[in-house]
Formats: sequence, C-alpha cells, structure tokens
Amino acid sequence: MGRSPCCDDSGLKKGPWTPEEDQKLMNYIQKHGHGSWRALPKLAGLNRCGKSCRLRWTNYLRPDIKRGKFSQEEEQTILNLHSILGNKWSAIASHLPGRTDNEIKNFWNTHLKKKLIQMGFDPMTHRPRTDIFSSLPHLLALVNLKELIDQGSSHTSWDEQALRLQAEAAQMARIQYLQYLLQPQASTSNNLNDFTDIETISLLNSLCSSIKDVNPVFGSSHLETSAQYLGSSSVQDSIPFSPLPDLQMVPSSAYQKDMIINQAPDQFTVLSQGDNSPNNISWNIPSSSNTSTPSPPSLAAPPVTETSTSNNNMGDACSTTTSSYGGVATNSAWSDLLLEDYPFFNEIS
DNA sequence: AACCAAACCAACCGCCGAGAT
DNA sequence: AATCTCGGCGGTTGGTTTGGT
Repeated sequence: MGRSPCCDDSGLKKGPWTPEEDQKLMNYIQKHGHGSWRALPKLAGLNRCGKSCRLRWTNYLRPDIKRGKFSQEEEQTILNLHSILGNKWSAIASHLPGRTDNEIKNFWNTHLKKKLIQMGFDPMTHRPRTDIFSSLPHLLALVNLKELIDQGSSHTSWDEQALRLQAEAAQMARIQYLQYLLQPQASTSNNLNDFTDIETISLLNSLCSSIKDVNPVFGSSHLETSAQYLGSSSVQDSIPFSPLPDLQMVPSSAYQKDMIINQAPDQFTVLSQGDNSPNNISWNIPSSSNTSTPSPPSLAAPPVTETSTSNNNMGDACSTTTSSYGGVATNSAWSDLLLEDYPFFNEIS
C-alpha cells in the first residue's frame, strides 16, 4: 500500500525561518544534497515539514538565487512570456536565471499587473480592455489636460482646445475599437479571412481622416497619441509589452507578403495580393490555423529596447520605447502599437 | 510622533500528475 | 487496480515595511 503522510505532524514548526534554521538547512544540503525532502528535516535536525524545507531552499537559500530589483530586460521578458504562457510562473522562471517562480509571481502581482491595468490593458489577455473602467486612465489624462489649459499658458482659445480634446477622445475610441475588431478572438467566427467588414474599412477611412484633422503633424512616420500630447507619465513611463500576442506571432515579413497595402492621401484601400482592383477591399491574413498555435519567441535573442525622444506639437518632449523580441517589434504607445502590429498603418503618409 | 493605508513578499495552502507501494 | 506519497505548481494569506497625512 501507500506511504504514510509527510506533513501531518501538527507539532512541526510553521512561520518565518530563523537564521539558525536556515544555517542547518544550508549545511545539510551542501553536505548531502536534499535527496528526499520528506526525510531531510529529521536528518538536518529541523522541526519542519519537508515541504517547508523545500520551499525555503528553492525560494530563498539556493546559492544561485538572484536578489534585488528586476531589470528592464527581465521585466520585458516576463511581460512577453506572460503574454504567451499566462500564469505559468515556473515556466517563466525557467527563462530568468536566478529568479524563482514565487518572486516573479509576486513581482507580477505587485507591479506589472497594476501597470497594465493603469494603461487600460487586461493583464490576463494583454489586450486593450473594453469595459468602462479601462477608459478611466485616459479620462483622468484628459482632466489633467483641462487643468493645464486652465493655467492659461495656451495661445489658443478654450473652444479650440475643447474641440481638439473632443476629437482626440474620439480618435482614441476609434483606435481602441479598431484594435478590438482586429483581434482574432473578438471575431465571432474566429476566422480572420472573414475580416472584410465594410464597417471596419470605413472606420479605417474615418480614422485616417480624423487623425489628419486632429494632428497635422501626422504624415511623418509616427502618429502621436493623446497621451503624448498630454505628457502623461503613466503612458510615457510605460514598459513595452505585447498587446496583441496572436498577431505578433505572425512574422512581419510573412504577414506583409500576403498583403499589398495601397493608400492615397484621403482614402484607405486594402488590396489582396494578386488583385490590384481598387474596388477590392478584402484583406488576406494568414488563416487561424497558422496563428492559433504560435511558437514562443526565441529566447536566444534577447530583447532589444530603444528609447527615442521627440517633441510633440505642444512643445513637450516625449519618449517612445520600442522593443524587438524574437524578430517581433512592439511599441509602448498606443498608436505606435497599432503601427507596429498592423503594418499597413506604417504606409499612411 | 502617531496613525492609517498601501505595498511588499515570504510562507502557507490546496491541488495535481507521476510514481511507489 | 487502488491507494498513497512526493515534488511541483499557482493562488492566497498575513506579517512587515514604507509612505502619506
């Protein structure tokens, strides 16, 4: 029959470990290895359950454990891996030498999760949240802008500012809605080839024109976001992450290979390969079977993060952080995310 | 200085799959 | 085949630290 239970002795000590206990455990393992965790406490002279000893060793005493703050690279790696693996802390930890699953889990729960939520992204899906609360950070940012305007430093009138503000908000809403539409999971059919919706194309057109209306600077390589106008620290200080993991898994080159993007100053037209008819608005995207089981980005190539600084049209410096991971580029700013993940946006000029 | 709330993190709890009995 | 342990995992708890008023 089976064995007797391991940790059913209620006389065993629980709670924080003392330095003496730590020393006993370390001494024993360094001499004999841990072997059977069940037998270890008795052999090491500890009044602890084997499970407790194992936890103490793996999470705290192990000599190869790295202590201290997580680096930007580690943070980036966690975000990327979490977007692929979810809460598989041990799997994530296996890619971060010296970090334990417990440490990563704590770091995620106390820092990264909050960051994503603040930015309006669902920490579990890494996608823009569609519920009302996701808009709160942006609404707060708009309130901050109003306060800035109230301080009277602007050359333009309040009405002009309000109009621009309104247009900005509408633009953000469109971008968010567009992202929602472009998500494979959001599609009712789950078939990306069904994405020929006339509503979406007209949305693209309206987005295009509204961007130009709102932001005359647009036409250069980057679309500036409201957050950048506002100098919102919550977004500028943000870390790069994977907002749309499924699409990111499609290599840009293969992705673009299937599409010919044609654009004119006031018209947004998407053509499929092999048919240059301007009336054709079908959009060929690799089938869901190709995207449903993406392979994780290669960890052999560490993420490369670049931060560039530019000025928005209110004269404030703003920075954009771009990371490349496994050949897939992501971007921290909303619109830049859009540009990176949907290559056709890059072509608008 | 005192109090309170939020943040942090080590440790525990309960579950699961694999393997032993 | 059934029962049980072991090791591992993810979720949660609760004590401690930190920051704000």
